[in-house]
Amino acid sequence: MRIIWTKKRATGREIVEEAQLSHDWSASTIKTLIRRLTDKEMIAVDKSEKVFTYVPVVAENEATDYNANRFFDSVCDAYKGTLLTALIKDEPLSKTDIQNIRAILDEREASAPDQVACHCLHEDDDSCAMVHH
Amino acid sequence: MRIIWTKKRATGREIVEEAQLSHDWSASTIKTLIRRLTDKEMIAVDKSEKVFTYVPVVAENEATDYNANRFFDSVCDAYKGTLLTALIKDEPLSKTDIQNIRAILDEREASAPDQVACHCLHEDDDSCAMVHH
DNA sequence: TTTTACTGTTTACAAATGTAAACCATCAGG
DNA sequence: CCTGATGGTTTACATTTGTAAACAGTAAAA
Repeated sequence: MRIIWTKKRATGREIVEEAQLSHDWSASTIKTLIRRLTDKEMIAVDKSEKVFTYVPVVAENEATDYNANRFFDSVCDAYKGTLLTALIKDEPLSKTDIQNIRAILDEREASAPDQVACHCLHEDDDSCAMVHH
Repeated sequence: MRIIWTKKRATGREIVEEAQLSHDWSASTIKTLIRRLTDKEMIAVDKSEKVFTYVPVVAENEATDYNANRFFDSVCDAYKGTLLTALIKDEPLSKTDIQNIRAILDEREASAPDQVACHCLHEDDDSCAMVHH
């Protein structure tokens, strides 16, 4: 949805055109989305020109980090490793990324546990299906 | 929400009790949630006993993988590496996870690009804020 | 057996979201 | 000056979500 402008700044028309390249939405629909995002103060409107431009209020990386953390909070601790392994396998990475990640792994290895405990429930339940390493 | 039973199978009362440990919800609210999940066929009801038990229809790992992929699809390619690096840094990992990840990194390194291109827009826009390595 | 707990089902209602038509202002053409 | 395109604002309506009270069936307690 909002990914399109989180990138930079764009006029209404630019947003509509770009959005329609990937979604089968009417212009009205997109305008509504823009309005709701401004209402929610996720984007701001620059009305200094006759044709308005919209700029992001929250930076993409901040929003992304936030959502990523919220998502991981919803995942069973015991499964996070497996999940991250799969992501590392499939998502695009640059050489630098790989280097950085390796450095972190090296740092963490010493203190890493053999098994990560699941904390899904309150009365810690060892029979969690996710603890299968 | 549904994390609680994705774990295994539980009776209504168990779900309500467990849910109330982490959320300030009334029993009614939780029952509604259960109903909506069954409507949506994410959990199934075993009515063979007088007290029903609820079992997951979709496995937690499948749902989690699915959501993780959907989330990553919404992230700028050029930022995925940074994001994964941060996650690797903060999320719990076992020694085995670390080993596995390292193995994958080794495999990928040769073919990894120096820079990952952003594909947020259609007319590829090089000025994407996320391309900052 | 009458009452009381439990447990599950219905109904309720506001807010958010998905989707879009209708409307209004204004500037460029005719 | 009237007209139409273009961009922005209002209104609209169905569905989903958040939150929960009210109700009904039944088994246990009194």
